[in-house]
Amino acid sequence: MTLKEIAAQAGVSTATVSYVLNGSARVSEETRRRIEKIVKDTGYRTNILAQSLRKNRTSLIGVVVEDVTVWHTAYVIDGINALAEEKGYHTILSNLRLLSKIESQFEHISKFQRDIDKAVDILLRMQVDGIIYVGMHDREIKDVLHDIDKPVVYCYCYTAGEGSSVRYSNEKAAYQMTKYFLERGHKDFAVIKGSKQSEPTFMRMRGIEHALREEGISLKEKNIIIGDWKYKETRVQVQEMLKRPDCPQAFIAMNDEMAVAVRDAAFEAGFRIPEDISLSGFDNADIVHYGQPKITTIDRPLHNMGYKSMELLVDQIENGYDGDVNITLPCRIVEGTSIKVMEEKEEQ
Amino acid sequence: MTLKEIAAQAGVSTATVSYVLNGSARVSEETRRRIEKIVKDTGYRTNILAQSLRKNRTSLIGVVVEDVTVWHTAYVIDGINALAEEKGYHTILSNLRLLSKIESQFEHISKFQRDIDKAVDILLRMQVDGIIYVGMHDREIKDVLHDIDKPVVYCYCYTAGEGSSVRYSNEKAAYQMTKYFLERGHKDFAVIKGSKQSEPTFMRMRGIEHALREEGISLKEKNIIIGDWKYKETRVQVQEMLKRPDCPQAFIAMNDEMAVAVRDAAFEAGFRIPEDISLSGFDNADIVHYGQPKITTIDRPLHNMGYKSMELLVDQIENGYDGDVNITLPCRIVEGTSIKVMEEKEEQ
DNA sequence: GTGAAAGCGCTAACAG
DNA sequence: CTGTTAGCGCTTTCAC
Repeated sequence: MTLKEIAAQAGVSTATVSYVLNGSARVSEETRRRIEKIVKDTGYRTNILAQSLRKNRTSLIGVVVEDVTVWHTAYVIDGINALAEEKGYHTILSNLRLLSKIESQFEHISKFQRDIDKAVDILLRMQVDGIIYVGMHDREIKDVLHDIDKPVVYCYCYTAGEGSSVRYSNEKAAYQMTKYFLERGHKDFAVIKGSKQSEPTFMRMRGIEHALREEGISLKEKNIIIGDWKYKETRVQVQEMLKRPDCPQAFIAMNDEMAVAVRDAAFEAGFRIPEDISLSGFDNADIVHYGQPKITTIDRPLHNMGYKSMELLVDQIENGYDGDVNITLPCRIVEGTSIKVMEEKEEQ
Repeated sequence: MTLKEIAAQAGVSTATVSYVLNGSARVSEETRRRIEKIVKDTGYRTNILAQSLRKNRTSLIGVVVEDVTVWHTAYVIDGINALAEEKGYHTILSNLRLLSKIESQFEHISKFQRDIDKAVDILLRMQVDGIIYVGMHDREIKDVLHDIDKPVVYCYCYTAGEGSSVRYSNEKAAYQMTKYFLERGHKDFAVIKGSKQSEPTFMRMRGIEHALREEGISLKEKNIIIGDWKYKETRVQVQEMLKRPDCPQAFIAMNDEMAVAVRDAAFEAGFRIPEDISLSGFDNADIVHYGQPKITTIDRPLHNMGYKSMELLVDQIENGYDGDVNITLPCRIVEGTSIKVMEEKEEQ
């Protein structure tokens, strides 16, 4: 069923049908009724392809994700969808599937960039109105998206060059968490870092050190463990640390998986949490919701990051480019019961 | 840059350009070269909208998901994408976001069906070649997709009426797991069920009972706990059960969250796993990978379900409808160290 | 109020 | 081998 056929059945021109469908011109009550009835009866559906071709506007947004199976991605997509629904946009998802690809072959950048180019090329051929690029790690991306004359927003990553972006602040979040410990009287810290090269590791470390410096506390080198984001590596090293007579008392882990490892190692060694050892995680992953005690952690604004990204993009599509906008959203501490309130604090 | 402009620059007709772009007709080596050079130099990109409009075929697949944030969804999407990439299709994602919607308002079916209809309507307007519907719970769906003259495949759910579907077998998986216990000499079972009305609960129970019946073992009513899929409910009830003198020894939990609850309750009560109590989970969720001992669980073929769904759909798109196909994929036991091998078994 | 007609960018007979 | 031409389904001036 096409608009033309509707017109024929109603005995009017295609223009008239188009007018009533879009309300783009005055049509007599009578003909409008007649046309609307036919539209309803026949179950006619506009061909958006034809419409978009003619209007040179698709209301389609290309969403390039580095990997859907990295769990934060789904929440970001959800946020994107939420605003898309409100604004009448639709998303076409391009999943680079980098997680499995990178594992199986080590040409990190080269093949990688090809995939991105190809994905973007196809989206552009589909005439998307704009593109959102969702990273799998929070990091700087050396302009992966080039020669695109459409609005682009980076989410869960950012670029040194051009392009708007939406992210959260690793540094601030870590600072916040460390403050949380300090306010409760903690002084003797251990930090479980992620992998050495990673940007989040670096930025979170900065936040921690910043907060400690403000209180005149310095972090001892031997109290820093590189857990590489993983359970096993962390557990083994923490076991060793707990044997030391000068073992620290407040553990800041840079993700929840490592925090759980600390908890397990502590129990194994006969320490109680939070009585003997205090502990925090990062990410608000599922795992912190099980086991005792609940680990205090950081919740990243995933949904909102997607939402804001889409907001930026839509604004640029509808109102034109007006300079890059870089948004950093705040994180939130999710309180568990893994951090003790020290008596000494009150006495000071 | 349009095909017409390319033609003008090359001094040929649009037809010729189209021929070289699609290889749809013989073109002299010389003009081909000339055209290809211009295409490359100008960075020309086909307008897929126009192309699809003309060909009446988009290579676009509509993927309707009940909720992206339900974690299995991402893996199913990943599987869909994998085949899509191979076959040259693209997916447009429609996220119903049912999880949050259902929680905030209780008009379960009514508003719900409206959302689906709207989502499908839009996909159809976009001229997708077919639709995959991805459920958030494995269950029967009372034909939510009607009046669609395009191929449809249900994934992670199925319909009593028409429509192809791809799922896994709850019953077989539970049977398999129970067999696994039996083969290791276990006889005294407890079952932690999911919520009462749920179909997976029902089917998994059938699988368990089937396996037990084969060995002439009957499950005592008082050894069945309704954990409602949740940690807390389960933990409390298991604590009670463990106090009984006739407390069972092999615990089959219908999901991993409840299995973790059993583990925690057991440790708390001074039982060792697997020495005193054996335990299995279901779903292969992240959480089973932490803590000790690793819980033996069931891995669902999520990626493959997406992949197969797409395979069915593409087949129907390219070769026409040839009856509904309903595929049930097998699950896989992921061995942890939570199930003891009983001595008695050897003696028998 | 309504219609005729041009055209969005592309493909595919059909001719030559 | 290459060009002419007629649309795919829709919107939108510009007339009347």
